[in-house]
This record gives sequence, C-alpha cells and structure tokens, in this order.
Amino acid sequence: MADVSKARLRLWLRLLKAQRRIEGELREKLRAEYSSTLPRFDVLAALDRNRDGLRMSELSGDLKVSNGNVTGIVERLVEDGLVTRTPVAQDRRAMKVQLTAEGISYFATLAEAHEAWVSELLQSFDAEGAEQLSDTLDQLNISLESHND
Amino acid sequence: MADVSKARLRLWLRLLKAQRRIEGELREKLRAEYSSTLPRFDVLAALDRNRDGLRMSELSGDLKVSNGNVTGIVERLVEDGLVTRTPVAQDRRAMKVQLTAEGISYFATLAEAHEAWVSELLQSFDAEGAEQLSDTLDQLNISLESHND
DNA sequence: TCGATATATTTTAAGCTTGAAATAAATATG
DNA sequence: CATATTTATTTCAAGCTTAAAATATATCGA
Repeated sequence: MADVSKARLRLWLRLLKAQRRIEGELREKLRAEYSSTLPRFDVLAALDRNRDGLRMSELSGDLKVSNGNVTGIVERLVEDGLVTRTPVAQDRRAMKVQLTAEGISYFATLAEAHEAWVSELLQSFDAEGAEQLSDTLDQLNISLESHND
Repeated sequence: MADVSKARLRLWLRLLKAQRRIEGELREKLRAEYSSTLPRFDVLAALDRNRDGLRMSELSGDLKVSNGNVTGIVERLVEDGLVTRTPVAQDRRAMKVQLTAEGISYFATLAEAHEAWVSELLQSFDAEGAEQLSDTLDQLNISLESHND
C-alpha cells in the first residue's frame, strides 16, 4: 500500500489513542465525582443548547447516535428528574424532551467541571496551539462531512 | 473560565467529532462488508502484532480496555475459529491467546481493507500533512501519558 | 509451612450502542 | 376517501464496556 496511506493510518491511530485516553479520563471523573456518564452528559449538553426542548429524533440527530439509543438514556434522566418528556400537541407521534430547572442547574455544575478537566488534560496546548490544532481538525471535519457515503 | 480553557474545550470537541465520524464509518464498513466489529478488529490486530500470543491481561493492557471486556470478545473469536486460548503451563491462572492460521489470513484481509478505508477518509491530508498532524498528536499522547492521575 | 497478600482471569450487574423490526400516526396519491 | 408511503418513536437482540465481586492460583514473609 502507498506510503501516504501508511501515514494516514498512523495519523488515525494517534488520533484514536488521544481520544480514548481523554474520553476515558472524563468518563472516570464523571463516574467518580458525579455518578454520571458521558452519554448522559452529552444529552444534557444538547438540551442545554436547546432550552426550548428537542424531539427525540432531533436529539439523536444532534448527537449522531441511533434513535433507539436515546430512548433509554432519556428514560433514566426522566427518572432522575433532570428532563421531562412531553407529548407534542400537533403531532401525536412525537415527544419533546426538555431540561427541568433541576436539570439546568445540575448541568451547569457538570459543564464547569468538564471544562476544567478538559483544560487540564490539554494543558500542553496554549491558546494559540489549541486554536491551531482546532483549525486543522475543523478542516478535517469539513472534509469528512462532504465525504457522505 | 479562562479563554485558553475555552480554546482547549473547542479543540476537544472537534477531535471528538472527527474521531466519532471516522470510527462510525469504519464500524459500518466492518459490519456491512465483513460482518465484524471494531473491538474484534482491535483484538485481532493486537494478536497479529504479537504472533507468539498474549495473555488475557497483556491483551487488555495493550488495548487499554478492562479485563473482563476482553473475555467476551475472545470467546466469540474462539467460536469463530480465529484465535485459540490455551492454558499456560507455568501458571495455571493464566491463558495464552493466539491467532490461528485462519485468523492470520483473515486479519490480513481485514487490515488491508481497513487501511484503504482510513486512507480514503483522510484523503484531505497528503503525506506531509498527515505526518505533521501525526506529530502534533504524538506530542499530545506523550503529554497525556505523563499526566497519570 | 502457614497465612497474608498479590496476580490472572471470569462473572456479574448496569448501562451504552447499533441495526432492524414493530407501532403508531401523519401525509401523499390515486 | 382509501390506501400507500413516510415519519417519529420504541422495542428487541446482540454485542460492547465498565467497575466490582468472585475464583483460583501464586508468591512472599514470618
């Protein structure tokens, strides 16, 4: 196989290694310090960005996970009183999911801790270095978007 | 929170986005074209790099996943005839996991396809660009390694 | 040697993830 | 209007993942 494909493979393996290490640390912190999980955090974050609520399909679309997946996570968040799931008047198939007041303040706490953890893990980057790598990855993401197969 | 922590957070979100997109594509291809999975691929890759076999704990150490996790994956690979699990003579607690001949040739096929998929997904990088980003991520990985908490 | 401690692995419980099938309701088409 | 298709969501089966508990064996120290 061509040299360039070897270089790309090596790049992918290193990207994956970094991601796994960081995600592992974040998962561990969420578990140890807040008895929570990354999927829950992701759902709460999406709902925090959309205070008017999201339908189940909008939520799974935003998070880019499967439809059925979100069902279970939201179920547990409802049990914990962090979100509500209410029928949509105009469309009896649909459900609107929304943060409760408790969910809003709980997520604020989580988000602040999360940002601090990430910042510590990425301490080897100063603002400029972080922005530079950010930009490179943004280019990659754009390229991946257009790749649609 | 400080500007730099915002920049690092943005960097993390973009890294995560790229990783998820790429991993999703690879998972989908493995499933559709080879009825396989990424965890299976990872185990086979580790065993391919270590043709003399690995103990369960060496395997989970290499892959940086939990001990119990590997048990189930290896179990299914044994069922499929791709690996063997044999007791270690000197230590009756331990098991040595090793690719079968079929496992070796099967993985060779998979690995070639995998490299081609990765190369296509990362087509926006030429050899130099890939190496540059590789190096940056390697620095990050070194920094993450030493972060041990 | 005996007992404590450490190591290798499996089991378990809980949760996450997917794709596919099942439901149910809305919309489009003849 | 009736039926076909599409859309929104849940359910299901299979597999992955973790941390913790359980098992079994090995090793260390008195």
